[in-house]
Amino acid sequence: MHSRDDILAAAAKVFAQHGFRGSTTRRIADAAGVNEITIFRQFGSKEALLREAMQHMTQSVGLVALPDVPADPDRELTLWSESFIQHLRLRSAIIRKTMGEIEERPEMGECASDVPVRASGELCRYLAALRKQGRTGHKFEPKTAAAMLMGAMFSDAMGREMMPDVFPQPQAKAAQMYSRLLLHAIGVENGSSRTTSKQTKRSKQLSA
Amino acid sequence: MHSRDDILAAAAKVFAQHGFRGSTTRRIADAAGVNEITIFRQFGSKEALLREAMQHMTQSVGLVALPDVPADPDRELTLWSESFIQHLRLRSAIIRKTMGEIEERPEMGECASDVPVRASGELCRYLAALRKQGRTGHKFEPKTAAAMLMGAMFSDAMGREMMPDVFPQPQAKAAQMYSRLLLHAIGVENGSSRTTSKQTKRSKQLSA
DNA sequence: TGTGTAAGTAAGTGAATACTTGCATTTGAG
DNA sequence: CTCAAATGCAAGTATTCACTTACTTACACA
Repeated sequence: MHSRDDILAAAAKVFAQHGFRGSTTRRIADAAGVNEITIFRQFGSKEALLREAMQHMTQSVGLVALPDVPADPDRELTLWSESFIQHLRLRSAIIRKTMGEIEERPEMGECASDVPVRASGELCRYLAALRKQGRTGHKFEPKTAAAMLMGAMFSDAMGREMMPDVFPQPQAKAAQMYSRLLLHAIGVENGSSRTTSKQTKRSKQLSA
Repeated sequence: MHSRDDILAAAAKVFAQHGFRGSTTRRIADAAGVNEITIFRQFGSKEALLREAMQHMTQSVGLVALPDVPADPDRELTLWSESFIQHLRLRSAIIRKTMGEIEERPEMGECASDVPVRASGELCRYLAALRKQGRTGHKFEPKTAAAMLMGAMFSDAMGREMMPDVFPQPQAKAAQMYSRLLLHAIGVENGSSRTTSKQTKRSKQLSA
């Protein structure tokens, strides 16, 4: 019937719309189709409920992996970036709320920072591997380059709706454009290591 | 004594710490050293006060200008980026709050988006001018490149405190590192064009 | 001195909100 | 079917908050 997970999902949804203070127990109960009291009996308090909802949500996140040994950087990085920016876009509301309340509720922020930290580590490793292969024309720091690409995608996901004119068009190509710009920045040539025929295979369209 | 501007400044400070919902009229009044009722007599309502505080704050923002004709891109872009990232860092708390409440209070977001929109326009123009000078080695879209640099700085300013390991060290060099990476991305060589004397011409400080 | 304006004090109103209590109802397992 | 656990319902408590009313004080200026 109305399981624990239904309430957690409803809490996450309400939180994404209204933030912590705006997530009244009444609203969450309504969204879950449950009596307000059930929330208190199951979770004890609003704070405990939202904390658990946050953890529940971040634990279910899986990221696309970057290959351990780069073969076709343009294709691989673009795919990875597309999946990452899509992840951010789907969660932009909840990320904004969490960031806005980080001073007052830091534990939620720590929980949410787990995904980008892991993604950054993965991207750094990939870029370092590219450099080790001798495929990069410039000296560069992987961490700086990774921060730049991820930062661009983060800002795009957070700000495009508010300031559409500032970001590249179309939205669906943005991750690719950022990725290619980054590859240029670190001096990686466009072609793949060997096979140019394979790279034309369409990257799957990730909807907005 | 306790002028209108004192109340506006206090309101902005409290808003930066607690957001809209957390900015109680009592807290603002205490921060301004003023009786709560004075706020209502002067501004009518909490909402009107905070709206006016927001406008008052964004109107006083001046940005460092980029030269109309690029001379020493590395130096000019670094200086501009440093001033921009500093601007973001000084306001990171208030920006986070505004973004977190944008769905519920869009008018404040519009007011706050004015600065980055202008900055983006300025940066686009500068990058386009570089390209027109024939100094860029790659094809690139100014808007994409501008979004990338600004996005990197935005994320750095918003996220470094929460995830220090993700961003390049030291913090004080970050703007320069991002700027140089971007110049590489668009294929601009490091050296200045010729004249190292002329380049100091137009770094006019508009105001803080 | 008289008057008007801005600020303060004190008290209170009505609405939300987190959370509780007591009791009735449903539901599922043995 | 039986019983116990889970859930629902009605009502209530204590607090917070935006905002109001009624009155007083301080000061500027004519």
